[in-house]
Amino acid sequence: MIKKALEKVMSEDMSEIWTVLNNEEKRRIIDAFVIHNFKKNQMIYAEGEEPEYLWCLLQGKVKKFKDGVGGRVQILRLIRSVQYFGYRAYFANERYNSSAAAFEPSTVGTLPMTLVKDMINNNRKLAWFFIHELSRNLGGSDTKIVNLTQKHIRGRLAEALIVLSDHYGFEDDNMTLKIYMAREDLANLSNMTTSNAIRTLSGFVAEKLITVDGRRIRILDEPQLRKISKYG
Amino acid sequence: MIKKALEKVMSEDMSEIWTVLNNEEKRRIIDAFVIHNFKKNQMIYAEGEEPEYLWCLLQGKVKKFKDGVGGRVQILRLIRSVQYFGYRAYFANERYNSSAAAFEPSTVGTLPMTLVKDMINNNRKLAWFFIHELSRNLGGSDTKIVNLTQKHIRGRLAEALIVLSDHYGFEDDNMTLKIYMAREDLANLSNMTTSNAIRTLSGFVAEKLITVDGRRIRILDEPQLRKISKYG
DNA sequence: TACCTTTTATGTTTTAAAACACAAAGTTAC
DNA sequence: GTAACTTTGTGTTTTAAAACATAAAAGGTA
Repeated sequence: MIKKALEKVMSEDMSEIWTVLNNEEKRRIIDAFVIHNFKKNQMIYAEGEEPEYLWCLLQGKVKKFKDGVGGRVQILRLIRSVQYFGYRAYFANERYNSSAAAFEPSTVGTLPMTLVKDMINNNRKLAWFFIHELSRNLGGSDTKIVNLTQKHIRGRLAEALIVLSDHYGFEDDNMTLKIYMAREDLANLSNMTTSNAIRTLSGFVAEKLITVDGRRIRILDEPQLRKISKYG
Repeated sequence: MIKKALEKVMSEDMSEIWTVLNNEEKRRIIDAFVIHNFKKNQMIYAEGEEPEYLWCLLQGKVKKFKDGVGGRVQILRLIRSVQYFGYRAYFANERYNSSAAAFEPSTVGTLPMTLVKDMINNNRKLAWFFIHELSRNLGGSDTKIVNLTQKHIRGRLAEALIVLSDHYGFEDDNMTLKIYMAREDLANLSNMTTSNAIRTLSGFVAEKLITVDGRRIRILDEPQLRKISKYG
């Protein structure tokens, strides 16, 4: 298992990052890299905790979220394999500002942030990797602020569906979203109550923009969804 | 003017960053550093433009904002002297995702991002400076998402007043906010209409939490404002 | 299987905030 | 100094979304 996961780490998109390491550095990573498995809905870390690890999602899907006022939850970011997460707080010298949980059974690898820090110091490319990731995430976060505060319910939900399709993609039929999430999560992603997510989703079905079968969502009219996302 | 500004740059909080440069590097900075002056409400850069410079606010106050749906504006971040801004888009390889404008007459210095990039490559500490800044900003942005979407109007405005006092501080009386902004800006900062900002502000005056004299806002009961910000 | 819990669905009521409308102060321009 | 415009202030109406209330499915489990 560990070997397979590491192969994956060393081969896929992160290759560009870790390949610049010399053999001794690679050995340090392999020794420190620990695999964890999380069940569906299991917490990975919680807001307020001390950040110690760089997390790398190898398999499954993960949500980053923040508990807000009166039990309401906002999903901030979605993680897919293979993506890194959980490093921001360490770099900012803060405790975790949000929580992470597995959407579905997931395999995650960890590296101590102290090690990551050392490697950044010895590896310009790794520094640039994080500067780039943080910059992209910050842009996304700023855009999200405007989308969530200014768009109406239909626009927010349409946007969420588009984001889900862009991020996790489709099944082989090229229509069915690869993520199967509860209406509540869909609501938490698009800043509305669960009943409004359900209601608005039904509306989209009636308008033949999507079909719904339990948690299986099929996108029928993406251009129109994009329009609704853009103009309300 | 230029000399004075540079002295400021080299002496204050950024000293930690630029002091590690050798003489040749320092010369490159001094040669490339260009001073600009902006009038009240003048645009510094606009969303969609190509980012080319690192901006350094030397004097004045600057807002970063995003134009949203139907003419609504969201203020994303406030810049004070001496702070850097406008580098995220370049690092993310994107165009500007938000605009920047001067709140009041402001002096800004620029450095070409290509130069900044070179310097990061030769200077580990500078890389860490940006990793740290981006990480802190990202945390702030995520927190803002929850604050702006979940808090009620009173909570959002109270929060904005606290943020303004924390960020720009008070006049010598230790009560009067150092920033004098239009009600419309206050509204754009806290995601509400101008009339609601005015109305809610009047409410705070009636409750003796603040006094208002034109754009001069005096904080009388900060603990209570913090409570309102926290619990609605 | 039957029982219990969670999730999905839909109708109704309530409410927070936007939209609208207008008036009074303040500013700026001429 | 007066006119034109902008900003501030307040009352009223409208509306989008939350809250509430059930009920039907679906899923788990004893």
